[in-house]
Amino acid sequence: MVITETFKNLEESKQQRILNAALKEFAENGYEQASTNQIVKNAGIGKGMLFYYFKNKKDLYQFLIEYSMNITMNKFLNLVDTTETDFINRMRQVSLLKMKLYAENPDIMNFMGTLILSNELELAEDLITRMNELKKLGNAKLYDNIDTSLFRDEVDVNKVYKLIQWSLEGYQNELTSRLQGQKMSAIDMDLLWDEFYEYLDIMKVSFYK
Amino acid sequence: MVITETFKNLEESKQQRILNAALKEFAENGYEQASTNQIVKNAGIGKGMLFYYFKNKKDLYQFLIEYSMNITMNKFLNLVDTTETDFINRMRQVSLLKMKLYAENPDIMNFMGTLILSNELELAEDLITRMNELKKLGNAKLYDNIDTSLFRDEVDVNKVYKLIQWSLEGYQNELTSRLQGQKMSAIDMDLLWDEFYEYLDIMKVSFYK
Amino acid sequence: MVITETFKNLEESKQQRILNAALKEFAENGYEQASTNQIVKNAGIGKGMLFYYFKNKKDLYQFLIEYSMNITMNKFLNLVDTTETDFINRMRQVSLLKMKLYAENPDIMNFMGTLILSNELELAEDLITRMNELKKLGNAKLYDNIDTSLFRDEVDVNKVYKLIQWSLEGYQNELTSRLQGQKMSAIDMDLLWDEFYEYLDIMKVSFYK
Amino acid sequence: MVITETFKNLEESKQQRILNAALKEFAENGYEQASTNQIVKNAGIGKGMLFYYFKNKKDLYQFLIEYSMNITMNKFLNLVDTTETDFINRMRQVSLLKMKLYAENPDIMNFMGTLILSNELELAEDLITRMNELKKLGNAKLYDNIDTSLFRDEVDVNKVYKLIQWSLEGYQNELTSRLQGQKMSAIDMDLLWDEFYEYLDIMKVSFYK
DNA sequence: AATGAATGAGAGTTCATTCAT
DNA sequence: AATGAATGAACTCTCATTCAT
Repeated sequence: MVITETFKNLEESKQQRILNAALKEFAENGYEQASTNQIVKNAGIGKGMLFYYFKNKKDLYQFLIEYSMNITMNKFLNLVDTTETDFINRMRQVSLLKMKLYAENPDIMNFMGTLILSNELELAEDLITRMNELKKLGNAKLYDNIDTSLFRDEVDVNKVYKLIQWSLEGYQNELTSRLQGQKMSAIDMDLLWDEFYEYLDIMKVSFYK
Repeated sequence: MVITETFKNLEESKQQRILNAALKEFAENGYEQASTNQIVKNAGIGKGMLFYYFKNKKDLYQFLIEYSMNITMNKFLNLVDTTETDFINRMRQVSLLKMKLYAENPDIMNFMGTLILSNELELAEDLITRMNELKKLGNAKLYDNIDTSLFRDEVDVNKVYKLIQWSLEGYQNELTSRLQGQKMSAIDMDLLWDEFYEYLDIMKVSFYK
Repeated sequence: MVITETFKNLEESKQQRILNAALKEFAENGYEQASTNQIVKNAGIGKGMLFYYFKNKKDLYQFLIEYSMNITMNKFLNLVDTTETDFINRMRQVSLLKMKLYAENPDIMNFMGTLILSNELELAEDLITRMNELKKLGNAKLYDNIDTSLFRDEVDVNKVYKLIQWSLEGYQNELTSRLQGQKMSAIDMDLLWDEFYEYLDIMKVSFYK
Repeated sequence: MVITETFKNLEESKQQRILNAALKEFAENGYEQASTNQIVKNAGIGKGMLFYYFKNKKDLYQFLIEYSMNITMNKFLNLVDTTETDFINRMRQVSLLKMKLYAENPDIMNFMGTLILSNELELAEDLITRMNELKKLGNAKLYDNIDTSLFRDEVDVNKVYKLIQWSLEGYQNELTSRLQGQKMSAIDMDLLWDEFYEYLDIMKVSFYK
């Protein structure tokens, strides 16, 4: 377990200050470039305490991963309404939740976004396991209780799921890099939604009967 | 021009040692965290020589980008046979070339793979231009002279292209992380090819008339 | 403000060790060639601490200037008795103070001596201002409240001041280079004082009525 | 002897190229900051040759000192007309020669000007001796065959010489720092000459009968 | 005689981590 | 529990000097 007893015993608000400072620093600069000095400064704690709570930078990082995964789970995945069996509606729902989460916890989302790249760091075995579990849960939330009868009969539904998943991830990445640096106000959200729905439509036409 | 005369005059094998050491270091650690110390050590050259050849770390990085782009172009893109108008055959071809390039120049491929992320570094204007050209050429090689009459009439072909592109990238990424750490010998290539072709088949069924 | 809080909070003796090591290094080698490595070694502190206290080499240098100026002011200029209106007596006084200061703080004096030359470095605006103020004060201490009626009527007193100032500086420089390397004990101070007074006498004869 | 046989055997023009490049570099940057790379580049010779001719940087520097002293002697001191016994005329003469020499060989003059400061470098014993000889010769040229009967009877003429020498040096230094950075065209030479003569006049009034 | 590639010590600076208080 | 001064290895980069050619 990465979580230290000492850190857990801190008052909630102090924990938050530290976590937010760390998430921000890691998200903005990546693991190696992130400065523990900046973190303690922004968190308003003494230099020594960070290493009293977390032992070292890597441990802190691992804790943040675990923490972010939990938040993601609780504030995102668990809120997905899996009674919605129609794929397109499920997707609209998921996208809305994602945007809401980002608006409320941009640090966490940004941090999660940078995670994929960090193969620099060998993560603890159990963290990888938990991450995979989370991914699995995510997939479940995305694809469980979907009315598969809508899909073409002759194809492997699991593979279609993959194709759709990859497509949506690709679209998301493209959006991110396309919008990077632009001011939020300058973005025509309606246009983006139209575009998104059009992609969904094409997939519907293609993968549905 | 980033290329230095002094470096070009080195014997081929020495150039290769240096480039490979640098590509590996950058690919594994990213620009900032890559250590020029490690590079010279792995390349087996004196500490000063790297900066005699390249002036500074950034210049070396830019050179590697240019170099990798040229290799990619010559050993990959230019070899794509665009007279093949059937999409599925084109994809089989491209995948074969990619795998061959990776087997021969894994450092270059890994390096190119990390490039997209490196918004840390403001690259020289002309490098960005060339990179975009390369991307355009890449797209051309992938999608030019494709017989679009095979696709369903009611959908936007460009969007279908995107979906297919994203799907293939997604599959590739998953393969990479799935195979990471495994010995080449332990991998059942036939199984992978079967899987790959199955995905292609599904896309054919879905996106073609 | 160049002064760092962290440095000021050190115990006096440690501050002194660092300052003296730095003053000596800069005085002996000039700004560029002075080695921060040597300074920390001679000061007996860890390599990182110098930059924890001073941020960078230039800041350290600027601090030393400010510090030396203050010492010079407090231990030298402010002690000059300007009620003495007779020029020759004023000069004897000043010379005595100078020698005392040099005996007590040779590093500071040597450092101050090298300052004039260091146009290599663009000093902070306010430091230049303060230096000029110091020069002005110095001149004031040397020449204010002098009974000018002693000088010849037909000459520009300000120019005579200059001539005397230059003469004394020249004598001082010659002394320094003449005595350089000699042990203090081997120097016949009485002879030097005689010589000095003789110069003063000549100037008196020449420039006074 | 610092002069190397190999260097002396070079054709005159090549020697000149090397010497000028070195003088300029040392004058502009001081001994330590001077770059041997710049010197060979500006001289248009290979990197190795500089050290073939001069063994090391210090030797080159010492040679330049010797060389500059010789030039100074031949193009300056030896041209002083010592039949002029009137001090003020001698000074005007010397000043004119100095300015002419500077106009023709600014590198040498600048180099000589920086020499005083370089106590960083322990010069070879014989060089110091020769430098002192040169100084002595300089003094001779300045003060020999002067009609001492013009000076006041009661003072030590040698000391008056010193006072005058220091005064003139002081004036020169002040001029240099006063004019530093100004364009030549922006300087009112007549004003400077007037000022100079006025100082000479004061000295005449003061030190002459 | 001549080149310039090669070396490696040393430069200033940063930073995760430790430890005395 | 808490601080931040202290450490020192590692960083990128420079440069006088050497040496194979």
